Amino acid sequence: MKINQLSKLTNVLSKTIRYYEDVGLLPVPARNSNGYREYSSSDVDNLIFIRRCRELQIPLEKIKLLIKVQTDTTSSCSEVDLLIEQQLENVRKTISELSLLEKTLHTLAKSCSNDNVGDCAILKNLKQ
Amino acid sequence: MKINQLSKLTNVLSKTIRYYEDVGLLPVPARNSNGYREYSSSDVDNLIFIRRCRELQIPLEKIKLLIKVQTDTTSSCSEVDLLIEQQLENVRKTISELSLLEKTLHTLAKSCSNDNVGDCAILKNLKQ
DNA sequence: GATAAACCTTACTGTTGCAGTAAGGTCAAG
DNA sequence: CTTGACCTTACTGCAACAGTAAGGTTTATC
Repeated sequence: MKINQLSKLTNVLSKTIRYYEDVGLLPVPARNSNGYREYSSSDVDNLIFIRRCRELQIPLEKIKLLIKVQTDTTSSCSEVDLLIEQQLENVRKTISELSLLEKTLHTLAKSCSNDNVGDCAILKNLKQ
Repeated sequence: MKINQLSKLTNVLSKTIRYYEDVGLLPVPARNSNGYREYSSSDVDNLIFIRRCRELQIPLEKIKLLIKVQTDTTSSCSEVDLLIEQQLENVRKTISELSLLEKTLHTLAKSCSNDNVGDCAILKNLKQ
């Protein structure tokens, strides 16, 4: 199939597919006589896997690792485990940082009831 | 004062101070005879204001707006209000998205108890 | 007076994961 | 025969800096 059909099947833009090829995330596809990329059903599987990982905000370099692990039969499941665990930690850390931020912003937003910038409590608070 | 002292007083790297100047966030400073930037106490105030805003993850372009509003006496406090409110909304939205992500990752992390990659439930789940 | 260290300068590249745009080749339908 | 939908490569832009190169200045030390 051609790139546009792969794109529709996987819900990944053609542009992004080419980018994934560039950075070595997708195998270099065959080309047919006119130079167009020719994909197979295994590419569909690969791309869906990558998309699922991206939905979990796993960075491309780590996805590369996950793909590599699958072809290497000697590698253990604990590598995958660890990677997901780290990603979970990242997300949790970000959430807790953003929660603090939310509190600060909420307090800030409530602080102002004026009309003129000169007395704006928000601006005053931002100056510490 | 020179850039390094400003940096220490505000806890903003010299490099970042020059960058802020480049993008028009900080006024172009005077230069002394050897070409070094010469800063005053008002620059300290400006930079602290900017740093506070950045801690709240307010993007540089919006900080520019906040600075502009303060010099313009005709502008009203509601502009500041709105901007902070929007930022609060952004943060809340991000938090809720990440919370969903966290759930998915947590479920995923618990799903695997194997030892070999071939049977790894995490990888299977990632393939949908 | 030489030299080293701690500073200052500009300018260019790299980061992440794409999106936008230009400039062109190919192919099927009307 | 032309129009439109597709395909190609290659380059630039985004946000907010960090890293590095290559050099000038100042201050302290030997």
